[in-house]
Amino acid sequence: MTEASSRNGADQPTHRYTAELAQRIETAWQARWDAEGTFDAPNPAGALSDGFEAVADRPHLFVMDMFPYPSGAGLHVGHPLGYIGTDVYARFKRMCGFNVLYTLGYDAFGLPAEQHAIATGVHPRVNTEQNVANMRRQLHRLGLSHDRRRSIATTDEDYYRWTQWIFLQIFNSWYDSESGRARPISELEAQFASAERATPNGMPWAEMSSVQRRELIDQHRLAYLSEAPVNWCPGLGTILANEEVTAEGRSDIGNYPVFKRNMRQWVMRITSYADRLLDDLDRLDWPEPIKIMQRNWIGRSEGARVRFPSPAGAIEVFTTRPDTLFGATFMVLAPEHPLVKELTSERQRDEVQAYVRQAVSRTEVQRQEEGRDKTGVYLGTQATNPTTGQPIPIWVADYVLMGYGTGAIMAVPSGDQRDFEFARRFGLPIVATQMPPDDWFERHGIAPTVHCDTWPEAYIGEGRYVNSANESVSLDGDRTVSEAKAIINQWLEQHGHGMGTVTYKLRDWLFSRQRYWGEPFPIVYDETGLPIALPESQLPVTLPDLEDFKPQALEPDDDRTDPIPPLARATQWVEAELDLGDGPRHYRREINVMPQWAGSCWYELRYIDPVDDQAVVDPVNERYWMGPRQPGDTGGVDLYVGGVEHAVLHLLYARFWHKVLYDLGHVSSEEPFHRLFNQGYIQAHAYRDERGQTVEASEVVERDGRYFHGDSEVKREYGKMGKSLKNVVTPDEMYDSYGADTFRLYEMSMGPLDASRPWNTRDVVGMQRFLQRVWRLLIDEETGVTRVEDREVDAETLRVLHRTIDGVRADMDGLRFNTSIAKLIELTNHLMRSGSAPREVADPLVLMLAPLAPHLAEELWSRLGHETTLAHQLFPEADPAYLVDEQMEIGVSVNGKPRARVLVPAGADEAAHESAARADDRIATLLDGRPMRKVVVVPGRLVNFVVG
RNA sequence: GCCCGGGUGGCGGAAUGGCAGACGCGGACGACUCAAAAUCGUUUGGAGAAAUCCGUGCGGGUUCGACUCCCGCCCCGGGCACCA
Repeated sequence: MTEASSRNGADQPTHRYTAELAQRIETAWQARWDAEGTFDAPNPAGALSDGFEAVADRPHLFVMDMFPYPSGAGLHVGHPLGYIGTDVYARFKRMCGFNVLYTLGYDAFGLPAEQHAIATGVHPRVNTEQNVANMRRQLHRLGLSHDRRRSIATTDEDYYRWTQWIFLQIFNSWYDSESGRARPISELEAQFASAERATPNGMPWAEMSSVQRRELIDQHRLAYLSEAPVNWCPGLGTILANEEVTAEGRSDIGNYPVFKRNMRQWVMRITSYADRLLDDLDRLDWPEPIKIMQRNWIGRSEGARVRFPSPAGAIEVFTTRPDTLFGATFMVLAPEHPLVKELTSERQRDEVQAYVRQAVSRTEVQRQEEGRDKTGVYLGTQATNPTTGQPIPIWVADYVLMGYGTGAIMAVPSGDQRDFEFARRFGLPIVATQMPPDDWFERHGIAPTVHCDTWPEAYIGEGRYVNSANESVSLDGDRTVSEAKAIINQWLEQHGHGMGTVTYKLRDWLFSRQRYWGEPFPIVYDETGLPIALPESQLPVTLPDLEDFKPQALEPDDDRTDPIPPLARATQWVEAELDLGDGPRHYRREINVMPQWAGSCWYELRYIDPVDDQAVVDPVNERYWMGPRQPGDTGGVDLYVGGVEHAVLHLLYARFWHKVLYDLGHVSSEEPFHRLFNQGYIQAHAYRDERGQTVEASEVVERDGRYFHGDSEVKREYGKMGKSLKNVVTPDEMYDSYGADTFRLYEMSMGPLDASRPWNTRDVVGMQRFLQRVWRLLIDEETGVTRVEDREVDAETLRVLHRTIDGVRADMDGLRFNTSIAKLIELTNHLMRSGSAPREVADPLVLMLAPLAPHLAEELWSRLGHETTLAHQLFPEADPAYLVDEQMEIGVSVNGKPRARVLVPAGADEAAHESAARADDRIATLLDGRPMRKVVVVPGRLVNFVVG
């Protein structure tokens, strides 16, 4: 015992609700919940179905969090915000009679464990298991009501066996665009074999060699090998993410050169699902901003490919705005465009060559850094605008990138800001194709005109079409952009100048990593070098043990050799003798591993059936927990809570995998997560001294609005909680100083769950005081005796109680835990004024507190004489009789200014409202002698007199 | 530059278009204490002696009435970026 606590202990009442008592209560109840399996949710079928009959006719709910990466640093108080939120909700719903599936797993593959292993030589599994154990301990101490039988880690062999199994499902499928869904690859083979589907080069299936057949089929798989552009860093021996490459085109770590090159990689054909991923967003209960982000990421745009005749043949461009084609007054090629050389005139040769050389030597990042100053050079030749027949100059400029579209654009300066700036810079013509609305001109302070000389910028949007007609087509007049696109696309096709196309920003998903700590692919290669799927019976393909986990570093300038991933070192494992049905033969295993996303793409399914060794998930259990609730529903997890940083990648990848599994008939739900909720972040203040060094935030003191670390003044800033800012507060510190219930309550009371908020340890004590008041209300602090009275409750208290029940219920349902806490405090403060609690009020108070502060609530519930846990007690229901008052207090305003409050009987009519308002002395004085213009009466709310 | 959020007391925040500031922290005063801490009670947006006036980033608008709805701007946070 510390000095401080022993001193307090001596002076305080023996039975006060202190941190110490809270800890005793909390650990005792956690042990009991574990022993009794209080939060085990029965499945309808399989190993976890014990006790299902008892809940079979109840409603059910699947609540989950985005699972954590078990980092070595453990948790800080920012991490559990969402977990506490889901726990409160899960506990509340359980008390509303729901069978609730709620658990938490660990996303345990990934780079930090691997880097730790490289640095220390300790196997990543050892380190990962330690980290998982530590996080489990920290979270368990928080009292989360997880079904612990269902907690998985993505690194478990029993788990990644099924990750590999799903990979095989995807590998063994193709996307049938006729029916708009994935189908088994065998059905595609059958189509080729029966000649129902023609082979690309017309060669009959029967005459194709087995290698030719395999190559053809492999081109259609949803998981396929492809040359993909990557950032290759030979000095590190790995491929880097964009964010790991510096602006100078070198590696963040080690400062080695990085090369952009194509490399053979596993890729997933997510683009096949682009339209479904887009359309089904409309059927999901997700925050609108997240839907918008996904829509933007998928980036569907209807445009056209247009061919512009030129001296070197047709130049093909892609445009999203074919409706502005009449306004294309020049063309721009990327410096790398193959036709640049051919189209350059003799006179311009030197200038163009110099420009191209300079542009190509720059990284993409540098080209972007130049900001708004456009550069470019005229090639000296011209193409023809197919709509107007007019010659238009061809330029080369580095704002056009070879990697997008066709590497050439038609420039419509009146309708594209970059083209507009380029045209202004080089004095190129600008022709309007659409008339901006009047307010656009007004905003820019110019008179409406179709002549663009006065326009300060391009106009992008809807507008009456002008200058857009030739002998065979006219867009002129009022029509929407999409109508105009349809007309011009049809014209392009009819006249052989191009065709309408749909494009997406979304690209296929690069799925291989040159790492160690990830799922091995269930793939081997034979002498042809073509991939072969292992049969299900040979899963899991386990990771071989290694001593050294580093990828092999090469000469820093070697941009030709292929990467040598760590698994290449496991030569025994790589070179395998296997019987795949045609006798033992020699194969080479795939030495890449899957990305960290793989394990998180389907974990909701395994929560449902964590120990099933026959199937990824038993269809009966999947249908029960995730199946559509009504015809037309997508189905999916009822509530998925996590940070907004996963708005795009994780949520899109998981949706894609789920849809493949749906198409193949493995799940009944079309979407993994029906309702999504983004919790905010807990942020914290950090402090820097004069040298810009962060100092330990806990040692900083405030004096008169200034901050000091020791004697020196420090500057305060605000950011994410983390080691680098030295502002970490851990849950363990909170357990020690206040207990888990106070900590939970504080996090929930700080603000709405979806808002970010600053951590302030100083404020925590408020929630401890609240819990102390609840405790003191029911327990004598001196004797420890429970004091609850079987007496008549006064009418006012009943009204307060039932209003609280009504409000708290609604708040909990809407995840508004901050306001539900405020209501419970008000009820408690009301009861404290009379100094004691009648049983009729004590029981519901404790039950309402239970989701938020479950340990204290259980303890009080038990001391109130109840023998079983309150986890499944019914949440109190408000008696509507107490929700209506006999009298209503309404506001009285004069000219909109509140001037008085008066009482009117419940159900009073408008006239009664008005006369009650007029009867008030103050109001009468204010109205005296002034002409009445209008009287507004909102029954039960207010009366507003509008006077002259 | 574009997209998405958000600006309310000293601080975190509350408010179906209807009393702005619930609840908590902090502050002030008081009780208990030799004293302090802890706890409890009262009080606390600003100005003013008071009546009252002013107050939800700024400027307009709609409305009997705007923190809330509309238009324009400023600032902060997050994401994306010459994606045609």
